[in-house]
Amino acid sequence: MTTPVDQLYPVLAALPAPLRQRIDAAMQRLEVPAGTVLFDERQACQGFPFVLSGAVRVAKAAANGRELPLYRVLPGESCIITSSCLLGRADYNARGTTEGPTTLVLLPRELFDELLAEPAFRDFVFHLFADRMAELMQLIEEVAFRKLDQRLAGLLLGRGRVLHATHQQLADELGSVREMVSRLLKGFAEQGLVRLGREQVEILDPARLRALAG
Amino acid sequence: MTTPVDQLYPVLAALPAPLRQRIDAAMQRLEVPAGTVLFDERQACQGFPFVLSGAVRVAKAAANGRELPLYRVLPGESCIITSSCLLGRADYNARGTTEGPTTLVLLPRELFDELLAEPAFRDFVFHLFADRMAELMQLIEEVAFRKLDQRLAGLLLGRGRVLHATHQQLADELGSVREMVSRLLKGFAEQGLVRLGREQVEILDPARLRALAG
DNA sequence: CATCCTTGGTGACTTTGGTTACAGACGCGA
DNA sequence: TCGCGTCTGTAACCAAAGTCACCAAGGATG
Repeated sequence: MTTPVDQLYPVLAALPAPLRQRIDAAMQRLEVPAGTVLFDERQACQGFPFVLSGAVRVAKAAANGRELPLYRVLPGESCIITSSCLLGRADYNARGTTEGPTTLVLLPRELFDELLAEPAFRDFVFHLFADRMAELMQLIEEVAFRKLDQRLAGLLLGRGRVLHATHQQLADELGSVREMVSRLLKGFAEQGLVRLGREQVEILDPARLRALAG
Repeated sequence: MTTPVDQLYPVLAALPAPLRQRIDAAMQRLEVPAGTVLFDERQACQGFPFVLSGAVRVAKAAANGRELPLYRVLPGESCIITSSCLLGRADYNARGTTEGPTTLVLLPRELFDELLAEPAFRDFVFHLFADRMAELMQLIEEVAFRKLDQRLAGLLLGRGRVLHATHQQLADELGSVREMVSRLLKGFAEQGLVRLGREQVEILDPARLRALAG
C-alpha cells in the first residue's frame, strides 16, 4: 500500500519491509497550525521530520526579535539542521516555524540512526546536505557583502510579473524592517523599475533589476 | 605499509585493498607555497583534497577585494565545499587559499564518486558535513546580527593570554578593515580589557571580554 | 646614519541601515 | 456611515561601519 509519505519520500518506499513496518509504527502524524514553533535554538533534537504538506521556515533569531530566514523545508525535502543535530548529537541552532497549516510525521532519533545505515536513505540525506550548503553559502555572501537594495532587487525577481506581499513580509524575508523596504521600493518605483500597489509590486524592468541585484 | 595519508585519514587505511591501490595510483601529491589559490568561485571542481600539512582557508570574496573566512581545512579534515560541489556537480562558490606551506593529495572526481560507495568513507564525509554546518550557522548569526566589537572580542578569546597578530590580520579574520580593529582595540584597552603592543594583544580581562562577546 | 617599509593611531567624513514618530489610505464590519 | 485595524509613506534622527588622508613609531637594510 502506498501512503502519502511514500509518494513524497520515495526513498522510504524502497526500504526493506521489516524496517519499513517499524518505521510506520513509530511515526506519529502531526497536524500543526500556521506559525507554530516546531523547534528552537538550544533545544535538544527529538526526531527527524518528513513534511507532507505546508512548509517549515528555518531561521536564525536575533536578540531584538528580528529573524533571518535560512531556508524552507517543503514536502519531500528534509531539514538539514535536524540531520546535523542528530548526527552530531548537538542542540538545534536555529528556529523552525510552520508557515501555513502543516502536516508532518516525526521519526524518533533511534530510528533515524537505523535509517542512516540504509545506503539509499543516507544518499537522500547526503544530497540534500550538499544542495543546501550552496544556499547557505549564498546567504552568507548576501548578508556579509550585499547591500539591502541589491538583496531586495533579488528577492523581487523570479516570482512572476506581479508579486503579492506586504512590505513587512518582504522585510521579514530579508531580516530587515518595513521602513527600509518602503524606502527602497519607492526608489525603485522612481527609477521605473517597479510599479507599486497595495500589497503588490509589479515588475516593470526585470533586466535592470537583475543588474542592480548584481 | 602505512603512509602519512593513512595516519591522518584512517578511513582510507580501512578500505578494501584493490580500491586502495587504485587510489594510491591516482592520487598526486602537491606541495604548494603559502597564499596559493587552490580553487575559486565559479570554477569547476576537479577533485577531492586530503590535507597532509599546512592549512587551506576557505573564504567568500567580496567585490571590493575583502574576504570573509568561512572555515579552515586542517590535516585530517575534509573540505565540505568540495564535497558539496562534487556531489551536486556544481561549481565552487568560495575561494580556497593555502595559509602556509601546504602538502596535499588530490583525488580525482571519479574516484571520489567510487569512494562514496564505501560506507566508511561516506560516514566520514557525512559527519564532517554535519560538523561544519553548525559552524556556518554560527557564522551567519555573527555577520547578520553581531556588532563588530562583539565579534572582535570573540576572536580574541581562546587563544592564550597573549595573541600575536597584526591589526590587519584580525581585520581579515572578521572580513573588516584595519582602522575599525585599531579603533575597537583602543576602546578595549581603555576599558582595561586588553593591553596592546606591537603585533600583540594581551588579554587582561577574559571574563568581561566574554561577556562583551555575548 | 639615511632611507624605506610595515605597523599602528587618529580625525573627519560618508554611507548604510535602523529607530521613532507620525499621518494618510484602504478596507471591513458594526 | 463610523470606527478600527492593517498597510503604506515619510521625515528626523541615530548608530555602526567603512573610507580617506595623514602621521608617527619601530625596525630592517643599505
